[in-house]
Amino acid sequence: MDKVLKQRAKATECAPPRDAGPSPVDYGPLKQRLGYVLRRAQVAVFQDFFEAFSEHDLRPAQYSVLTLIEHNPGLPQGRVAEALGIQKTNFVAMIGALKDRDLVRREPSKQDRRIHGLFLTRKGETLMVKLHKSAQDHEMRILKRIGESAYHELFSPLELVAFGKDPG
Amino acid sequence: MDKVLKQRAKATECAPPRDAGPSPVDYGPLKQRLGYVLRRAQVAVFQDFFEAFSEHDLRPAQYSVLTLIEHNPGLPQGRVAEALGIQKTNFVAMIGALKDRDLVRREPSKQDRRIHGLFLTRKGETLMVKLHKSAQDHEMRILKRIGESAYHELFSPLELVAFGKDPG
DNA sequence: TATTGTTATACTCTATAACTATA
DNA sequence: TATAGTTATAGAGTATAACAATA
Repeated sequence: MDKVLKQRAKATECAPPRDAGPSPVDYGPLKQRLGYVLRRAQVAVFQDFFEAFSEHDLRPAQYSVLTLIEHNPGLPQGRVAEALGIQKTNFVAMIGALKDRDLVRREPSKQDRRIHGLFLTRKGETLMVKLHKSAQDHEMRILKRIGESAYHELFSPLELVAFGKDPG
Repeated sequence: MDKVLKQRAKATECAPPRDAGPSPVDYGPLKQRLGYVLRRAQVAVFQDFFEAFSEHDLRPAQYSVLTLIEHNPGLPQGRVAEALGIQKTNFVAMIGALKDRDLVRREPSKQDRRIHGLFLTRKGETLMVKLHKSAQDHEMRILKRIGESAYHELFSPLELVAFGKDPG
């Protein structure tokens, strides 16, 4: 970090030779690959999210699970997993962890005892208020970082890529 | 899959009750979370990429490594890793795999024998032609899926998110 | 026989600490 | 002492097969 500053200073001293620092890397066609730029962008956003949510000891996927249950109380476990693109087999441990923390409750259906509906506990509902606040703060940081117009331009085409349809 | 078609047919039969299939899931604020939509979009794009590159037995990250080496022959291992956002410690095995397949060559610098420059082998260079073609076909599939305008709208704001600066 | 949820398992990705060889 | 690269390891994330309980 300090090294960059030193190099800048040096370049200012010996003005003419525009050789400031190591030669930049040529990304070739990489930045024309949607998958690559998408991946790097996702990692950058998750990094901020992750730091913001470390105080709650929650990962992005856990926030998405809790949010879906909050808005669809009683939805069968399998349908929650499916809606989030998580395989049911990997979803078992996720729900287990949230249940162990007393954030989520599982209730077997009386009509079909194979089905286990998911609900937030009181503690879970209370926590969601804080989580949504943290999430909104996080969104605003990203917005400030890239500018309002860039931020708002992203959602519509991204949903098209992700879900194959417009925002709806 | 067939189930959806059956439900559609049934809904068409008993026209009035607009109850076609299970009630849709409410995503709540999730689709207003840039990280969530970004993640789902990235997964969707990688899925197509992954299928397209399975014929070459290459993963997305490996394609990015080969492309960077192709455009920066001799670049030290650590700088390749850094440019791609990969930790040097995890990069060792990646390069090892590509070297074992005779796609990449490592050449110790004569000025500083700690540094190992990376180069494509002949075989690697030959392969890149096919890889770039597969990658371009993949891009065109995504473009067709979401439309030209949505596709082109994405790059500039995504680069801002990912790298903190405009396309440049 | 099909569906919901489960266990076991394996492979990839990512992160940290400690090491080597060079400088 | 600092840097480039390495090893070992542990934790997530993701994928498949096989199973129990229920319908």
